[in-house]
Amino acid sequence: MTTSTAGQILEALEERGYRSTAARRSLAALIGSQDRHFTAENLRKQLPIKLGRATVFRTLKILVDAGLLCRVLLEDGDLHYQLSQNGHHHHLLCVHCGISQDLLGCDIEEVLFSTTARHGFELTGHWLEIYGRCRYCVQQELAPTGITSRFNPG
Amino acid sequence: MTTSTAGQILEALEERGYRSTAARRSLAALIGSQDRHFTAENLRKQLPIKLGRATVFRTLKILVDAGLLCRVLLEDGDLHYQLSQNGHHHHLLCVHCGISQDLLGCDIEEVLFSTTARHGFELTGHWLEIYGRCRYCVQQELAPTGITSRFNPG
DNA sequence: CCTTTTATTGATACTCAGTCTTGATTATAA
DNA sequence: TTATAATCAAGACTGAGTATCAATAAAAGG
Repeated sequence: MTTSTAGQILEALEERGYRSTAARRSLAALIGSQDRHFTAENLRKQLPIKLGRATVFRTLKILVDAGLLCRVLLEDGDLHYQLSQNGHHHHLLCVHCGISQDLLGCDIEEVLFSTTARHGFELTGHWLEIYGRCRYCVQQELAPTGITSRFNPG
Repeated sequence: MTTSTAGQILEALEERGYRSTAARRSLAALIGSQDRHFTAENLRKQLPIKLGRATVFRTLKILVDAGLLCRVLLEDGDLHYQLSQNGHHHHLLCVHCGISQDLLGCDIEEVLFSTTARHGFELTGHWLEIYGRCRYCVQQELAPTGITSRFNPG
């Protein structure tokens, strides 16, 4: 049993009958090492071996469908990718340093359910992104010196 | 005082010091007549006069900034435009017919506030889209004949 | 281990949304 | 009525993503 994120990704691919290839191993390792949301192009530049654009997009799509990655909506409408807890969750996105924290346990289903029912609406899903300042950036703002944070080092 | 949506759009542009041009009048009228979300290209095809792509995008951007239009996130990640109530609101998007209803009064702020606070997060905003089936599509599903709806006529 | 089957890949062309630039046009204010 | 900004169209460009297709590499069988 594998505990690393890269290993989990490869396992999930195998389970689904995808072949183990150099491209996928390399991407899995790279994705496993990301500590924030990223774009396809973004990943591709970091790759130790060169992969075609299409390969990167194809692999990302597989991983999104498998629930290993999710897409994050930035405040400006940009969509990025991010490692995903399997299952429903939301993101706390720091508008200052760009870090994103997962928010498990979605408390809003009930509120949504009753609100939408009032409109005759049959709820099937929702997409929620939350923007703000993370713990570290708030601390930095209060601190008298420097403008750096753990995630956005000066 | 203008009561039509198109009129409101033109007024808002004037208030902000934008000039009244044929392009803007034409777009305002067209946008005012949309009964669901749309894309820029979408609008452009419907225009009675031909406008450059950039002109359409520029105008949409102005209107989004002015709060007259908002962007809607479809379930698949596509972003469309839509007439907006001024002020904070969410959308109920019907996954069957594509219609979108505005949901005024956002009850989730409090839930979000306490939840994010627990993560040391200072909330500044959120983006919520709600997906489901609208009143009419639910009725159609129950009805024994046909698969049409008011918004998606067979 | 070699062959065959089938999935995967890279290259390239393409689409779609949106921006940038530039020279020509037009609304407004003087 | 003219000067001067703002606006416009055209077209080149970017970035994200898809489609096609011929070449290649995994895996499975003998």
